[in-house]
Amino acid sequence: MKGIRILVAEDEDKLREIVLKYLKKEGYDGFGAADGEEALDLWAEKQPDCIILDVTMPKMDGFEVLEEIRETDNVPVIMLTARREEEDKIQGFEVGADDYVTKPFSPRELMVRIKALLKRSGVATTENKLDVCGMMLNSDERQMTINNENISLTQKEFEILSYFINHQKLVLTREQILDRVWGYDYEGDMRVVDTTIKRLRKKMGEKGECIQTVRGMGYKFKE
Amino acid sequence: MKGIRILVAEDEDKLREIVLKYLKKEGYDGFGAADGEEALDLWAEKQPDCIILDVTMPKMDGFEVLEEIRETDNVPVIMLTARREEEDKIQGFEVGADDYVTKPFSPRELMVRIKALLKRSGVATTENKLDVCGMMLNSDERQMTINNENISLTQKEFEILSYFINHQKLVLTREQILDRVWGYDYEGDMRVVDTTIKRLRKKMGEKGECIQTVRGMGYKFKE
DNA sequence: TTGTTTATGTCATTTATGTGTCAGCTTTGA
DNA sequence: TCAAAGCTGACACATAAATGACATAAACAA
Repeated sequence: MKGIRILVAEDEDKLREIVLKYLKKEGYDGFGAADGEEALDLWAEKQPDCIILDVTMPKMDGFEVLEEIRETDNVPVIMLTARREEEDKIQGFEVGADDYVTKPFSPRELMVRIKALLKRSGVATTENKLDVCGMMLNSDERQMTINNENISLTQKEFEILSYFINHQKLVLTREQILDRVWGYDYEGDMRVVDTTIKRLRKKMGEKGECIQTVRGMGYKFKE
Repeated sequence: MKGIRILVAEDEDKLREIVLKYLKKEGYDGFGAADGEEALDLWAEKQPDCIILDVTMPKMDGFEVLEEIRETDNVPVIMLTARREEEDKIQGFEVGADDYVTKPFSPRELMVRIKALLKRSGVATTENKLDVCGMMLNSDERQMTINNENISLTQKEFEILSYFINHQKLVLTREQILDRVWGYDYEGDMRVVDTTIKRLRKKMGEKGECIQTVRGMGYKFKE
């Protein structure tokens, strides 16, 4: 699954890192630029899905950057301004900013704005419905539906199933599943995967057979 | 359901588009005019439920437009003025504006004002009665009715329940609920959500089961 | 004001449940 | 037939959520 890429152009290292940390935590693929020129370079290179743009930056300020971007790209942009400078706000909207956040802001507020903006701009956060072999996985509702029956899933079950469905027919090793669902820093027993899959299969009833064991390798999902 | 029609008369294209975009997102049926005359034409043609009117516009300024409208129509009007010009404000209210927003403004702020004005003017913002699973939520009275019994709700309880009912089946995280009901600048403990839901469930009696806990995620509402 | 009620937030405790571990059992394939 | 790999049920534990009790804050009345 390709992540949502977000460019953070902000010259204060501290602040930029905080924002990036939060983005990561929210599951976005964030990267930072320390000045206007770097921001433009990264924009061109990575084609982000959203840009957080500080107004005051070395080399090029936020408005200049935005102006140049807007010549060819309609990517959603949130501008950051240091004080409640009314004029900045006007200028920002004129140049084509989509939203405005005044410093100081709470990271959470920024995350909310980002989420709202992405939604508004039609950037899909993730596929939220998957329909496979008479089974539906709905991530908004965190449940699967088999034969019109809703079956609720726990976190791990949901994530494993979702991983399988997004990589159908591929053999996934326990290690891959562990990394993906439990995270790279998981220290425990690899057999959790077995156990979780056992429980998942049980919940899936006869559809549990879609999760096939590949002896010596791992598992694969197939109708 | 017939949408609420809102006319946006604003000569700056960019700003007008932003406002329209926000309106659409909020579920309104918005349309724009780029100058005073066009505004009058559209007003006559569409008979909007609310008008956003910029003061400075080509051909006819906002005051002239409003004056003409007010001869026959009492539609709620919000005026936009570029700077904090008190005189504008006075003149605007004299001519019959209902509210005033000074540029620059955040689209969000404008939306809040619109909602407030519509409410004040008796234009239904949304359905004010919701009927779900034998339960009725009445937003005018801030109460719910279960089995012909009226149960009054507190502010927070009401807002949470209303949020749930408007997003049935979706899993809502504590964070989402917090942002929506308490505002994203709320700094307190996230566990308020738990407590408020506890109280709400209690009031709902056996219908309290409609609010389901999704462990590790949040809550969802479902019959 | 002052007192009273109500709403809301905080916190420590209890309760529930998801998850991890493990030992024994079953299946698989050479 | 016999390892090796996978499955399973049982149990323990950590974590998340529910709850009750208390502390403020806001609303209201006298």
